[in-house]
Amino acid sequence: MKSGPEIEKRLSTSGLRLTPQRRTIIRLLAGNTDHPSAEDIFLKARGQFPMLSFATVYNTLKVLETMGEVQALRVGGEDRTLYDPRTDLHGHFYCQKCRNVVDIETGEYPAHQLAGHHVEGCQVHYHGVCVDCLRSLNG
Amino acid sequence: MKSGPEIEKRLSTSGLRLTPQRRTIIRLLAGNTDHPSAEDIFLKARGQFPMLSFATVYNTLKVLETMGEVQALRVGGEDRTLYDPRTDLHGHFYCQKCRNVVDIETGEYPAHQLAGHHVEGCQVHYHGVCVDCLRSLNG
DNA sequence: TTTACTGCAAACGTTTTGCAATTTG
DNA sequence: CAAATTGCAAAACGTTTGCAGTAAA
Repeated sequence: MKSGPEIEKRLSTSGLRLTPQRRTIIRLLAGNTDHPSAEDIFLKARGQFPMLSFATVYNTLKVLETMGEVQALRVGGEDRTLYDPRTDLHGHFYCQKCRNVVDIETGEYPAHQLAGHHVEGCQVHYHGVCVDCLRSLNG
Repeated sequence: MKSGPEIEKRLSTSGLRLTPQRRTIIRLLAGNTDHPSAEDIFLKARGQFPMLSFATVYNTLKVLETMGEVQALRVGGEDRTLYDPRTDLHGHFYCQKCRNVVDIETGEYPAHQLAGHHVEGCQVHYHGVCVDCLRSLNG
């Protein structure tokens, strides 16, 4: 994800509007390394915006996703979408115990045979128990 | 996924019960290479079982998933879970046009750094436009 | 002054749940 | 016979939509 100001500029250039709500959400995401859900974002942003609605959060996230500034993620058995502001090639590890997601460095796409399909992207999702949860399990 | 009869045997061994509904769903899945949704399974199974309920389908799928005989899949932006009876190492390609999922042969896990996490599995999801849709696009 | 965006509330589609009746082992 | 499973209907959940009012450019 680009910096907040950069994204804000691109919004205007595209004929979209830079509202205070969007500015808040963008700055919340930019430079963040976690993988918040729409609700996480809603709750944080509402701190500065008591009137904020879910519709606005989803709207803004869809705009950012379309711009390629954010990647929607569906990991593990989680029933909600998480949003990743990191847009370069990497994978994700989902901890089945604490339900956190951490970034994983991966190499190039690991496919051997793509049978002529036109590939536009790839997501690699590991799951298991994260190092922190392992530690607390073993005392 | 093992053969129908094998799974049926394992059910009984685990103290679970082999009902006609489950038998139908298991035989529908075993030896299948597609990636049906719960509704797909429900509709097919209802052919032999007019009284079948969604609850039973979800119940059976959860049992099979716990047994490791079926893998739940959340691909693309799809809002529903697909079920894959193939349990060996492979990836998936999701076509954004026809919304089909096809198996992809992959090599070993492509992670370079797993930072001490205990990995229990991995899913690799490609997306793009499948070879069939490409053909129909280009005439 | 145009039109994109907001908040609200209701709607949506998938999955889960509670429960009485039924069936399996 | 005990306990697991069924079908049903209602509920839950995250997300989307329609709309009248508001605000960005």
